[in-house]
Amino acid sequence: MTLAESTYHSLRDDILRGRLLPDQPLRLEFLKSRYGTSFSPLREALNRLQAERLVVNGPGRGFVVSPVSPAELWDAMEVRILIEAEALRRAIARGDDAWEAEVVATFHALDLLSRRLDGAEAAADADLAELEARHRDFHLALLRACGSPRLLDLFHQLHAETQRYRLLTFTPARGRTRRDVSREHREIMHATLDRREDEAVELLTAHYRRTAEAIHPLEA
Amino acid sequence: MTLAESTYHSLRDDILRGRLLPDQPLRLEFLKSRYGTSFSPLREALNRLQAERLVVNGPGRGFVVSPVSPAELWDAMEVRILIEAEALRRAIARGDDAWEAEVVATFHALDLLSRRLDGAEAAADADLAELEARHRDFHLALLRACGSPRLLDLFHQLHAETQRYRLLTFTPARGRTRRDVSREHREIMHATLDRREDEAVELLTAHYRRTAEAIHPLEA
DNA sequence: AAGAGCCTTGCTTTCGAAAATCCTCGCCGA
DNA sequence: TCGGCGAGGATTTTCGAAAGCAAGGCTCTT
Repeated sequence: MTLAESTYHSLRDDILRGRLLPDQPLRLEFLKSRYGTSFSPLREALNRLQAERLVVNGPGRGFVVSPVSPAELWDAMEVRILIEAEALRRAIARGDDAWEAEVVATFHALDLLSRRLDGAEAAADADLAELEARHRDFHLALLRACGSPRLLDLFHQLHAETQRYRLLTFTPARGRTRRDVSREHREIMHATLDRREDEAVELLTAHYRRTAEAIHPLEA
Repeated sequence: MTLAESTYHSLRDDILRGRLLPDQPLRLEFLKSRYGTSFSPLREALNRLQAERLVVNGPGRGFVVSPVSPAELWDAMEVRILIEAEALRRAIARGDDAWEAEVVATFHALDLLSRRLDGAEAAADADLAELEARHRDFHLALLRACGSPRLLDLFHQLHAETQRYRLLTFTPARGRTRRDVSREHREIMHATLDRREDEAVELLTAHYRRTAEAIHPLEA
């Protein structure tokens, strides 16, 4: 892997996980010492991140971690719903046996870890990261048979953006009725495998809207 | 404007207009002499273009102008329809007087030039470029009131990708029944301004599907 | 004659210094 | 006191050289 690539991944991870905060200026010297690389790979990484809307650069002002706002979150989430609803419909129409198998497999892997962590009181950072990965893999598996590389690309893109909000706000369901996310996933999976298209899309949409609402408190 | 930016625009324009052909390798030395810049700005430009899917780079093997294929075109076009249909619905729901005025204005500008060039036998290159610009501005105006920055971003993105196909194939309606594009635009505009949402979306969809069909011959 | 390994070659990727740019802050004049 | 105008400093942007890599050809061995 080239240096530029690995720097890109490190930087992206740091932004997504909130180790670099929104609006934080990304001075080249700072990044240089932080990641132990030179200007060129950094520049390349920052450019790629800019294309993903994770950093912005005002002209002449250098790069800055993208700001967050409720409006941005809702925009991203609604577009995400648009994209995933379409992709899910197509996957349901075209998915074969291998696709069904992958959906079941990724759901199971997610469910397993989810229950295990629910049992323990405090989860390690690495476990949470793994949970995030399995969550993403499940949602990706649902859509994978859609047949459109572009829709899958947009899934990755929007997933990253919304994940940043999720990891940033970190509101562990205080007060409000605790969601049974596992059950939501299971229902989506069943509707999908039974090819109940409209119902599956509705469940998926509700799933994401609820996620956005759970995050919303960040405007406080 | 920085050197990287202007190099980016030149390169993008050359790819969109077909002065750099699909699958053509983009050797750094070649680009260096062509645009009179050094490695760094080139690298930056190529990275941005890669994010827009206009160039690809196999690992280690340098950059290449993105290949074209009927499948790619259809994928891009169907996603484009998805995005623009949603944006148009939102614009129709939210658009104000200023929006309507812009729609009318951009349509008029497009129609004017379109008729003028239809009269003349052969159009200059600059005229065709201006026509493309006004065409884009009209479609953009339709959507502008949608309220979602992301949707508008995706419009720009997908517009560029599909435009490349349009300019690349260059099949001036030989044989097949000539389209009355101006009329299609007018009908879309009227349905939109009258807030006939479903009809407007249908017309827009048909407009794009017809465009894709007109381009399709590139698989020959 | 076929296969394996080494070298050459062309290109990319990385580097750190030099040039350009932009922002800040202090000074001057109104 | 306020606004405009540089000078200085910090930061980005650009450059060309050097290092790194991968592919293809060549030779040497079997």
